[in-house]
Amino acid sequence: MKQKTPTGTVLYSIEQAIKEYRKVCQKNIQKIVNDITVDQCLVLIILNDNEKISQIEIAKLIFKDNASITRIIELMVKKDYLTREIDEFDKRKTKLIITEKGKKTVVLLSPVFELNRETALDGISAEEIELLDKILHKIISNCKTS
Amino acid sequence: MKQKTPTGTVLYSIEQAIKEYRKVCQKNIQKIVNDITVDQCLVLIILNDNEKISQIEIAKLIFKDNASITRIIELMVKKDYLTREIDEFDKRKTKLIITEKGKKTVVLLSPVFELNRETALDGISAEEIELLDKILHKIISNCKTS
DNA sequence: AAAAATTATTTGATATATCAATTATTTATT
DNA sequence: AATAAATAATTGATATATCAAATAATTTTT
Repeated sequence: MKQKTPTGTVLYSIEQAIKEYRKVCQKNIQKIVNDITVDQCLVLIILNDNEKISQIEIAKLIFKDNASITRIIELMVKKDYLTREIDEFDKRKTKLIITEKGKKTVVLLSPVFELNRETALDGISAEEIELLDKILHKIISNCKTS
Repeated sequence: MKQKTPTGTVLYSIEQAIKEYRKVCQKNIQKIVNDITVDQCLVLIILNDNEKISQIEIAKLIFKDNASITRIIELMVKKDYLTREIDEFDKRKTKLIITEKGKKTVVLLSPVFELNRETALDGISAEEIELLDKILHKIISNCKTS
């Protein structure tokens, strides 16, 4: 039976799913490295794959605000995962450089992300995942164009 | 082609979907009432349906931490949406009471939640929604039992 | 009944989210 | 070239997320 309250709708299943997934991620990450968050780790992995990426591009990739990225990176610099330099070709931009500690962390944590995904998607078929993705993108586009 | 980076996976579609949905919600709410957030509004609607609910139960319903609920309610009391009393039968609990302003707000905003859902789920069939919900709950249970 | 365990809420600390405004730089327009 | 518009990043303010610890009240155990 359909509930009238917002909480009973599929949109809250989406909310719940992502929250539970984030908990699993954080838990698995902290087994290996204990001073890093899921988001910081994501930034690290993205930077590792693409050294020249700007903060704004990182923000878009992980669906975050520029302001959030600034602060996430600030903390990562403090914790010696990254250093920052001004981009010489466009002085508005910053060049983000992974430190040795950062590089080691990527190596340690990349497999954890693999594990997280496998944990979350266990027993769900490739077709189901594809369908899930398709419906979610429909929702995303509905919201964006509203 | 499947990406190896975490960002390319369906789990990030989930994240993106819920973020876009929340933006739509906030936007539609603020057209009508401009000093309330999505979460505060949810608490209001839940309380309106069930006067005797405790903070912990509210927290569970909307997948939030108890600490978050305490602070959300604090702000709602400050803004005169709620008042708080100690529960006489169990003095650990608080009794939350919707004010007149709160009641008016529920009346104003309940239809907005309906609209938000319709906006997000537009063009998605009942079968697809059911399937979406089923897969999401599989993910939720995978994460919970991991 | 006293001690121990459980429960509901709060508080502190830190991280992230969101919006608006600001700064610095670059690009486009006139 | 000077002005205006656009872009990248930062900062401030406020809300929420999360964990751990603390309070206070209630239940269970002994």
